[in-house]
Amino acid sequence: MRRTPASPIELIERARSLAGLTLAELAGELHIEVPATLRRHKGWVGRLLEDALGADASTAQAPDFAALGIELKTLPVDASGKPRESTFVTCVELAHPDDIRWETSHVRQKLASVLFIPVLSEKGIPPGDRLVGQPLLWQPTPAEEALLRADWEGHMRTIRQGYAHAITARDGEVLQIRPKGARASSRVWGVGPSGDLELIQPRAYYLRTGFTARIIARSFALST
DNA sequence: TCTTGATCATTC
DNA sequence: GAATGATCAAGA
Repeated sequence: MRRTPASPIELIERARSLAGLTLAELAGELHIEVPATLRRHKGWVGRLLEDALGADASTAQAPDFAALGIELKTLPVDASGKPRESTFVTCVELAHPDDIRWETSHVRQKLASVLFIPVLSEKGIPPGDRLVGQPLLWQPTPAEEALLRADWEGHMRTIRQGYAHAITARDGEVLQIRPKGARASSRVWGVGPSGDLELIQPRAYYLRTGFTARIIARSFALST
């Protein structure tokens, strides 16, 4: 674990210094073992970069860099720079949706300031051979926040009405909701149609690839 | 090929 | 069991 950066500038400079390294090179410096496949190590890339950048450890419900208010997200991209996967944001709070407003929502807090680190990872490239890309510190533009908020408000309306179980990954233009649990049979308490709590499948918010693709593309346009 | 729904590891 | 870090894999 590296010392935690004292300022956003220091964090970004450190992240820039990692660009061009393979994950194996980075892991070697940190004396971390490289898995042959990510199938049983799905969060490995994210934790590797957290470690390399000195994210102050897992205080629940706080950004990765708590003092800076910055969240770290690795983003697998293909050779053309397009994200290969959606981006996990946070779990959906299903139990007491009436108390939640956008301004104080976990989604808005998580996405207020995000350091995206693209990782070039075409299908078939082993984890150790994947390349760290140039970091991008992102804060939503008013237009982007409006898109996120519109989707979030729509999801929340459905959840408050007791139909969280009926939300699918097709709902939401940029912010989708998908199942998120240890198993498909996992259950948490959530509001049902009658207004009472019932056991439903846990879910989480994800950013669609199209949304993160535009963020990445915008930074590319600025840097050329 | 792309997305959706499912799954894996770790920590608390 | 819940939250955080994500990617897998089957079906559309």
